[in-house]
Amino acid sequence: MSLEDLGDKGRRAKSGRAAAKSGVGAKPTLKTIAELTGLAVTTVSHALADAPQIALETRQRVRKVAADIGYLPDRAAQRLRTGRTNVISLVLDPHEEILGYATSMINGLTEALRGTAYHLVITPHFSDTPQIEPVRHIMRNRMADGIVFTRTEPADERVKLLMENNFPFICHGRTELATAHPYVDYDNYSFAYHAAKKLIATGARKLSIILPPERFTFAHHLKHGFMTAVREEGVGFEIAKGVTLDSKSDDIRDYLFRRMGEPERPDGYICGGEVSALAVMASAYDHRLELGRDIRLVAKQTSGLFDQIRPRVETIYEDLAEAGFLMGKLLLKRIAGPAPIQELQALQTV
Amino acid sequence: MSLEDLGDKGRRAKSGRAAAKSGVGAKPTLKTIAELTGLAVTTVSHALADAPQIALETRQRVRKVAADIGYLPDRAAQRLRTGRTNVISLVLDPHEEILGYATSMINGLTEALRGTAYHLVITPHFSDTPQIEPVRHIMRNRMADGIVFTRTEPADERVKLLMENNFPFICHGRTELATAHPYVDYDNYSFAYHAAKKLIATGARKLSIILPPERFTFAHHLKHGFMTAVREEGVGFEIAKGVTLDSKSDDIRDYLFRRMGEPERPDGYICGGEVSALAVMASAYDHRLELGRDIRLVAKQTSGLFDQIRPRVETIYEDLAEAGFLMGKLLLKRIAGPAPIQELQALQTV
DNA sequence: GGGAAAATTTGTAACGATATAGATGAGGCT
DNA sequence: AGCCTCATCTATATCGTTACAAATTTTCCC
Repeated sequence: MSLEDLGDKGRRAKSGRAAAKSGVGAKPTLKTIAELTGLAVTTVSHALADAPQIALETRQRVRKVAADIGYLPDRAAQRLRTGRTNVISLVLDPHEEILGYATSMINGLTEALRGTAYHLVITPHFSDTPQIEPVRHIMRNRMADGIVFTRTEPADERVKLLMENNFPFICHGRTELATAHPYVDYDNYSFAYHAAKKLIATGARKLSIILPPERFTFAHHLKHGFMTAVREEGVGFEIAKGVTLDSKSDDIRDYLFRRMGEPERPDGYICGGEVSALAVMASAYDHRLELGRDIRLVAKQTSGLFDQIRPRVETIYEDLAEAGFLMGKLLLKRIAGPAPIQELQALQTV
Repeated sequence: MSLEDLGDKGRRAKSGRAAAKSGVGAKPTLKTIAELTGLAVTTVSHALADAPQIALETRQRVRKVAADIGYLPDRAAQRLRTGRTNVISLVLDPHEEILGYATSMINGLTEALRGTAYHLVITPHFSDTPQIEPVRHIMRNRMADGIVFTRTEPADERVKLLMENNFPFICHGRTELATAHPYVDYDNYSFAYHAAKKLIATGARKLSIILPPERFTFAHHLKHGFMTAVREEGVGFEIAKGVTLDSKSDDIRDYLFRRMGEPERPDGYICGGEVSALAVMASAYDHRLELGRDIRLVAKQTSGLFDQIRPRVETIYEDLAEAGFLMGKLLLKRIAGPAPIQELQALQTV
């Protein structure tokens, strides 16, 4: 078997020279330290865990030796023995092409995990399987100590499952479930509300908003904020039909181009994504409509992209890297032990 | 200890009903299958490995039972025993803000790993430590069976180290080292060459190119392709000074804005990144220079972004998702065993 | 039917860590 | 001295898997 061969090959992989002071040779284990210090493996283990029943002086000595030879506990062994994986799983739908969305979040997560024993594993969720599958799989086979996922739904099955089993997780977005759960969310209600107000303040008379697919909770938040603002101001409005923020950008543009050529076209657009905002601009351009006069636009900004877009566009910022960072921190707190649920929730303000 | 509690909690996690046919209860192991079939654990292990010395009928029976109860080998145990981690490590610099660069690559990698036993782990490389650190760490502590990294340098230390130790890896970009190594690269020479030719063909008289930091190999490739074209055509040229593709986008724009206000400004720009292309457009806009007349531009396109940009920009496509996919496939091939080096190299054409 | 060869199955040890329970020795008290 | 307590350290078993060597059963041939 080639697999087997490879394992052995990996194991005996060593260069010509023997172990130098940095221990280039065989990987140090507890046994190595035990031999070096004359202690038992068990003692070394306890000493490194800073167990109080080991003499302080011994603990220090062991720690010194461990540091000197560059000992690192074997994750596989720890995992096998304790059941802890030291892994955080980020469930990602590779289909989501949302520009840099994942990258920012990964960066934030990475930063939150920095200095801990935790690793970040990307678990793909392919759209041809139910959304809950990867989560169930991770939980059932204990592939991770905690799960991060995005695009939460009002009655999210993943949340239910994980809550039922008391499995640590955090999601980007809220549910409408009765029981509270950990989350990090952006205040999309306020985003849409303020975006609408801004458009109206600059003269828009009929607003339009492109929403995410209806199944996501934040679609409702956006809609609610939008509706509240237009009702308060008594202006005309519509909700983009047939396209969502998840539609292919060309489809969004085609829709917008069509709509902009019809009578009673909206003159103010709210875009929850950068690409859809560009699609608005492209459609306006193709109709020779002038931005800021014929068509107004407020976009959600999640990257530095819009700093380079001309004409300048009114934007409201959502910090996805911070969201990732918060998710990481809160998840770690949850994994460390039960915590008051409020301490595991965060709402990013506009 | 709470950690321990957590482990145990996870372990005995079971709902009210006992194990149904899907085996909701205790996680099935080889032992479970052994009891169910009346075979020894060793036999089951061999059977699942499809060892020829186990009777075919037995193998089939074992496989059936395993499938029925949803058995999955314990990764930690396998890893401990065999030394194989079933992990591919993608070393990422979270500092790189290059829009969606990582996401596309991750998507491709994920796709390549689909259906295999391999997981993708993101290993961050924080810019405050030497580039080689994460690689050394992964290798020394066998955190992965293979490494993927990007932004290769002409005399890349990581390549040297990994080659010396015969550790499976693949990098995005080539080196100038004497010994061949696995890589996936995009033909940036041709990109720059063709971009320059296009600009000249549409009337540009003085070209400019914004290069990546000089330490990366692909900076040389771009420069070489660029220089070849301008020399062939005998047009004026310059190389952007003081800024690189890694500069903050505002800095790039500031540079361009300044340069566009000076005498003998270039009238044709080659941009190796989407953001820098937008910066060119923004600068031109701010100077009221018209694109296609006063300023020409050819950009590298790595996402659907430019489909929504107006005025339309001439682009040349680089498929990063495919690059990720290729990297995954080639790395897997390398991990499976030694292979002719040419079979582990891929050059994406423009 | 006896015995060797082939086919099939099994026991044991080990990977590196840790939970549990137990061992050792020093010192205090009567 | 004898007994007990406390502080410190240690032996054993175990997590789930697989390499290796060995045991068992079946098959085949004379």
